[in-house]
Amino acid sequence: MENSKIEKKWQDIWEKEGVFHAINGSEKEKYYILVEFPYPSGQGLHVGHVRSYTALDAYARCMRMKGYNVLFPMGWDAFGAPAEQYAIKNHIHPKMAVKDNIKTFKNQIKSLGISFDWTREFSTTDPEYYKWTQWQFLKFYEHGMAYKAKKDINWCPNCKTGLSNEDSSGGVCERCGTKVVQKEKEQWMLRMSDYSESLIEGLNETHFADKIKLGQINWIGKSIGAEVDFKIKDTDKIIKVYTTRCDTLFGATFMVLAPEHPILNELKDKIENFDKVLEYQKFAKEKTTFERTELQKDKTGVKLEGIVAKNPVNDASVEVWISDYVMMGYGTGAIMAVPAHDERDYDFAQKYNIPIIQVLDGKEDNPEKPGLITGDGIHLNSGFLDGLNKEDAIQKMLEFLEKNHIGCKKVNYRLQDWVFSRQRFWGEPIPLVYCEKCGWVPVPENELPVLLPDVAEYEPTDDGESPLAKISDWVNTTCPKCGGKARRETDTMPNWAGSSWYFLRYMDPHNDTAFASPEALKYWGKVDWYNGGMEHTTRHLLYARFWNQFLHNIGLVPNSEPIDIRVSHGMILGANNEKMSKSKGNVVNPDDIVKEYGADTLRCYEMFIGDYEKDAAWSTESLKGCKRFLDKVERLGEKLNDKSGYTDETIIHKTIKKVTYDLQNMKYNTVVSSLMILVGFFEKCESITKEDYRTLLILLNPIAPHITEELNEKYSLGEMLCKSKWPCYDEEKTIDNNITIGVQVNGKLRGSVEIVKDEDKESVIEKAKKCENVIKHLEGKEIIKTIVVPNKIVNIVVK
RNA sequence: GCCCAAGUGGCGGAAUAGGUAGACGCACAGGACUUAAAAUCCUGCGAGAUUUAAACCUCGUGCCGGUUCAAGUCCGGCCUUGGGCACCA
Repeated sequence: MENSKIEKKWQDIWEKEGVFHAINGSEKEKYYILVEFPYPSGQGLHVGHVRSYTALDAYARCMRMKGYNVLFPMGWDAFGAPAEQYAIKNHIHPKMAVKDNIKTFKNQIKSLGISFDWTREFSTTDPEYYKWTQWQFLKFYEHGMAYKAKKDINWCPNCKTGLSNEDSSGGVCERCGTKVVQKEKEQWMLRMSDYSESLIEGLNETHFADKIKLGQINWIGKSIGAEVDFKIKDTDKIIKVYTTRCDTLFGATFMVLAPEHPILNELKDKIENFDKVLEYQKFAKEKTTFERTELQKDKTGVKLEGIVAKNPVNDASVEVWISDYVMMGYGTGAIMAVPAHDERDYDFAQKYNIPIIQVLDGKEDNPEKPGLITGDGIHLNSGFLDGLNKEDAIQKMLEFLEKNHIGCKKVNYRLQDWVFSRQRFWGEPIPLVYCEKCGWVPVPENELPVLLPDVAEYEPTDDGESPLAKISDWVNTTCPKCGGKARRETDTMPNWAGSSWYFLRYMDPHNDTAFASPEALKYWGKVDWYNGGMEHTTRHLLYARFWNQFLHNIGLVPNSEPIDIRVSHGMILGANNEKMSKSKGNVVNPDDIVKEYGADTLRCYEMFIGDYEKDAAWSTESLKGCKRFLDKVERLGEKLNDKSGYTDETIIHKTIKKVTYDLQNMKYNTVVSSLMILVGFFEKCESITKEDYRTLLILLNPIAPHITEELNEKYSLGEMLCKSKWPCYDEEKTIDNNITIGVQVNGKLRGSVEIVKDEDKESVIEKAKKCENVIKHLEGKEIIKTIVVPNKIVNIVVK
């Protein structure tokens, strides 16, 4: 059969008949299947996209046949630096580059026969869409959830833009690999840290895979500890520290402040070596976050001369130091240092000869560091804590601190507020204007969207401002409040913005009076099944949940959690087991495969390639095996007889059960293998019935939709498969009447017997004992026990 | 360092609730068809001992131990490889 011809034929029929359109408010039960929308890069579709799209397509097709109103949409996440850089390099407007890339992607996806509802397609770069991204940002602003702050940000000197911590992992820019430096900049921030607890709690309402939940929990980084006040002698000032080990307070011999701690300025006159402090501050600032955390494990610091703090439990004098191993952004930016029971404090004390007081007796962690005990133990030198273990000592200390008003229990989170500004052209403009008189003023709703100007200059400026800042016509505007002169915000949003709520827009994509109607939001509810890459299970998923929880809290969406089940797919690697890349020359282009072997073969192979959640290496040889399989399916059509019913009920029911179960559980590889077994069975039959054949075609249809529709039509087997009902199985009929079971003697397999389904125990045992080889092993032995697992196995225990 | 996941033939991988390990596919080998090749079909294919052959036997799911009539699966302790976090107090 000519693949390309029949594939095109059925793709056209599906489109013309609109069979994959989801219907808002349908009587049918809804089911929302979502696969992460792609970034339409210039390189076109990757075989990795094919894997996840086909997998979810197979599930969507199956669910439709089961009678659900399935929403399975697709769109484009097209803002962000790669599109901008592509545009700069190729001297075209990002808008045009995106348009071309989307066209290519869409054609490629269509050639695979994925059953997306294309009537709901949009791009995050469409003004009709980003209007609502801006509108939602204004909701954050109105509710005090967006604020502007001077922040030391990660700065990429090459891209000339601020980067989030996530975008600059490892101390280098994620996109260009340039070393990231620190730069102070006014940035719009979203108060995501306010949602730390709620983002942990909310996971209970989801059915994410455990590893995904865990990833989120670790990222949020909840820690339970205490805040303790240390007084500074001869002043009225206190330094608050955060600790998870308040039980070791008696061992605190010094404290450490982050170099940028604000109290330093307040104590300026008291600090005798303030010049050294300034010098150290400068030194610390020049280091990137990467150097500060990863490269510089050597402790450095400056002792504050003239400053002495008091240990609140025993009034002992405590030295005060500054060091960059304490971070301003976490806890209070200050710690109490207990060198005997914390490795970092230990290293620091060793280097600067600070006294070490042991306050608990336990197992030393490291022979090279005598006296360092960071685990549990019995407290000593600790006044009222002596003799207690860690847990009890923490409790007792907390009571003491709270009673004496010198501290309290405190929970901290590693999750920080979201830096929401980018100094870039190709992003959603932040819809605020600055007026000298009125300050920051939101752009009125009826003036949204704030459109990106059509200009030729979209390259970044050298001073780090957004390219938009150069466009004075665009920047200069009037204040919506007082009508006076005002300037637009020239920062744009990060590309995580548009993807934080796109799943809501699919529910009602053409609405121009709301981001989605309340009816549509209510009808579709949560995304039932969301698939994406493992690389997005922390950032994107967390942003999306945060965004949705906020919209829920202000009454705009019905559910606080947007997604019920989240799953992730493994990567498709090159044949050499390495990530596909042009430089390694191991890239497989899906277009070439579709052209040579057909879309169905590619789909079938990618489903068969292995465990869906694990990485798998490409093999063209294995792909050919799937082609052979589909050819066999086709040839079976020549064996049809005129009988009715099934040739063998058991194998059909068994296969229906297996395929149905496995499709729901992402075990696509065994869906294919069980169909291969069925085909192998049919091949051995003289002839098969039309019902046999049609059932095979329906079961295979989710994975190989074109060829199955074609064969169904060619042999006039019935209605179009995608409009047909998914077959049911009868549990009773999934087990054969005659079963061969193994017979063990002392747990070792010694033979097998034929039994009838559910044959009674005695009769099975009798048969087992008559087995020739079993007799040999029973000879001269005493039977102690006989175990019969119905329809499975017999084990005879002898002595 | 901490957290998570995974180790099964030559290869990708099966084994839903502890019950005949290696399904299904690839590769390979032999055979059939063919003038020949391709395609297709048939047979074999974890390791080893013994045997003319078969039957049969021993070992075998990273390593060591345990629980059990029975362990790839459960428990304890390691090793290795991926992935995530990381001076987070």
